[in-house]
Amino acid sequence: MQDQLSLTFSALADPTRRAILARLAHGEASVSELTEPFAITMPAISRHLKVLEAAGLVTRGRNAQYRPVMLDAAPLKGVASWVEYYRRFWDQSFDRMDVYLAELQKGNPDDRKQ
Amino acid sequence: MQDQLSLTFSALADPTRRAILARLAHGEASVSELTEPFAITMPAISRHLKVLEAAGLVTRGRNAQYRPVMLDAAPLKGVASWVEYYRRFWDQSFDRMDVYLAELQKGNPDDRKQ
DNA sequence: GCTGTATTTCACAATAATGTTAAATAACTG
DNA sequence: CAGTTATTTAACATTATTGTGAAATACAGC
Repeated sequence: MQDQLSLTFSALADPTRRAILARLAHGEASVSELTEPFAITMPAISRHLKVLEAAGLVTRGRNAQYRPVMLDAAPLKGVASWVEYYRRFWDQSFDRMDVYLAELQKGNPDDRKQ
Repeated sequence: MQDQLSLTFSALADPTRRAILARLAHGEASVSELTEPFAITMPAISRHLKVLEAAGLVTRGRNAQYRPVMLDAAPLKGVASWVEYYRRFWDQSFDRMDVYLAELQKGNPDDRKQ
């Protein structure tokens, strides 16, 4: 595991970590708050956070004895563009392929970004 | 690792497996053909294929002594819709948030599918 | 049936991932 | 500074992952 994309996919491969990200979508949280919904101990969550941080998916702050965790979705751009390449393979109707390409051509610039 | 999404992300976390998928985007291939570009042995590739198959990302056929491998991108729908939820967090311009939501509201139905 | 080609399974080794409990560190609070 | 709260690190156990070489299986063709 070395490249950014592998690091990202690997971090996302765990349901606990995805749940943490989902929680952080509602705003930053402390480690205790993130631990609360799960049946595992705080050190385990702490290590999940380390994995997420290494993947660049969260950043940490400091607020007194708290270490607030915030979402950083930037690495997901890479995932989105990786998966976008394969969209044509699950759009079952080949007739829509040209529509899709046209969409991509003139559409929302964000779709192509990165 | 149990749920489909974890299975999919986990399968995608390896660069060799992603390279295999990229190769299969050009059409089905035999195990030998898939092994050729890599510095690892065929048994190793065979196991990567097993991982991809368990994730539903490839299907296998039989053609004489060959076991052709084909791409099945269906599980990537789940990845696309999972990541789509987080798009708003990497679209740096908050001004575009309403545009994005409007897009989602009226836009291509495929964007919301699954 | 024997031989060659393609692929998988076996037995094994090395390393990574995930969780636990106990101890250490950081910072607030009186 | 002593005590309390929040979090991380250490030491360890368990299980997964990934790779190897050797043997087994599947099929084709003579």
